[in-house]
Amino acid sequence: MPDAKGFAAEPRAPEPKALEAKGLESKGLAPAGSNLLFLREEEIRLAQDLLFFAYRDFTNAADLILAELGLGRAHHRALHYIGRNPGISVSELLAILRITKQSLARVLTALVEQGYVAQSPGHADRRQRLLALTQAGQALERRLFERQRERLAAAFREAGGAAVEGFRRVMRGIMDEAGRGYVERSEAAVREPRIRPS
Amino acid sequence: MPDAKGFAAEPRAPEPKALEAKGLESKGLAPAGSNLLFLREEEIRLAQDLLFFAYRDFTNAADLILAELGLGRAHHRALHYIGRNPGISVSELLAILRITKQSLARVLTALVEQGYVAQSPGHADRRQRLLALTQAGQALERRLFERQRERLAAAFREAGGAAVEGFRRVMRGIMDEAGRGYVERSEAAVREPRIRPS
DNA sequence: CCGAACAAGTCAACAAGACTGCCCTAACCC
DNA sequence: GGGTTAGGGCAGTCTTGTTGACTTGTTCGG
Repeated sequence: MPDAKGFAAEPRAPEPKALEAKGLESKGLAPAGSNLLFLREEEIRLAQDLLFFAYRDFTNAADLILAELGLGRAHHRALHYIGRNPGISVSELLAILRITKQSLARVLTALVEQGYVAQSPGHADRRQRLLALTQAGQALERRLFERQRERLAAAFREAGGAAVEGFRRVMRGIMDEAGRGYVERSEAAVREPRIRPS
Repeated sequence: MPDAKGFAAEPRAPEPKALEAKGLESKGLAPAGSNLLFLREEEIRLAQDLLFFAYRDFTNAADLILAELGLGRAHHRALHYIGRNPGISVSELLAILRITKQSLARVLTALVEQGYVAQSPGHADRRQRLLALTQAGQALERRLFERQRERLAAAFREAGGAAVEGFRRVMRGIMDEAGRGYVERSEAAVREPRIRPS
């Protein structure tokens, strides 16, 4: 097996892959001035790389624990959003995750069987099965959370508060309307931490 | 099918899911002062949401075109990194994508058969098959790129240059060493655009 | 109060994309 | 010449997504 360690190790310096700017001249280096604010192609392509690497390594962080328990990322996502929205209905969860009923059912069945998630009939509408984490579910979700927290906290610390605010603004802009609405409710809590509990 | 439009529509306002802060008091609201810089738990959880939604919607942007051609996201990733590193070897590409040989082989075989990627034996080491996009491959990659560009450019425009710089700093911090090294070479080009081509 | 609409669960079947383990060929290099 | 490396290939598995059709309760409007 190729050792897989070193794609970034070698600076790829002396012979940088022909370095061709052939074909697509459209990157264009801008009409002379207009440095900042101008969205050059390379800036966008870099962002593609950033999203790919950051998301991959971020999700990887919890995989060890999940693998031990025979669970997958889909289970983690469900745990996360149930934990964040205790008492959420199945269809609300489906709308957040944007997967089909069957995809969720498989995951949810496993989580309920293993005692991580509890279902209770809805108060107003008894057709609903409201979902919440059990004690075990909260404990597991916390273990998983801690792994990802380490990564994010380190990145936030290095980057500084202003950068984090910029990160949030850009990420909000990338996602579509629905997600933006969901996330805005959480963002309010972060921005104005004066709503302390009792 | 549940209409899937509205998970963000209802403000979930009047009865916010029992709102339990039970069990895990560790979110702790901080020792009185220390507002900025302090990494509160909610800040991290919000970032989890941002990563999930932004990455999902970002990748979705190109799916329509891919589906028409019977290709998947794995093909897109390969096209992207071959386009960005013309003449890359198979093992270098494997190290970037961090998938197994077989996973890449399936995707690569399809791309070569359909005329999007060309292979040529390595100059120094003839065991290598150096990869590059054909004309058709460049055209397809560009179509896919444009879709994602729209999203990212809009987000960057709304957020402003400073936010974009913060976004990059945070994303770089989230990914691990290997990816950081790879990305740094691209970042140099973005930050100092004075290396204009001839 | 009845029938349509809805929430949720279920079955069967399928596809993409990742994985493992093993083996092969050709080329490189000591 | 022999061990290592680059790449390819085969066989089988797993997770997570998909579709479509059907059932069982429950709600709600006419």
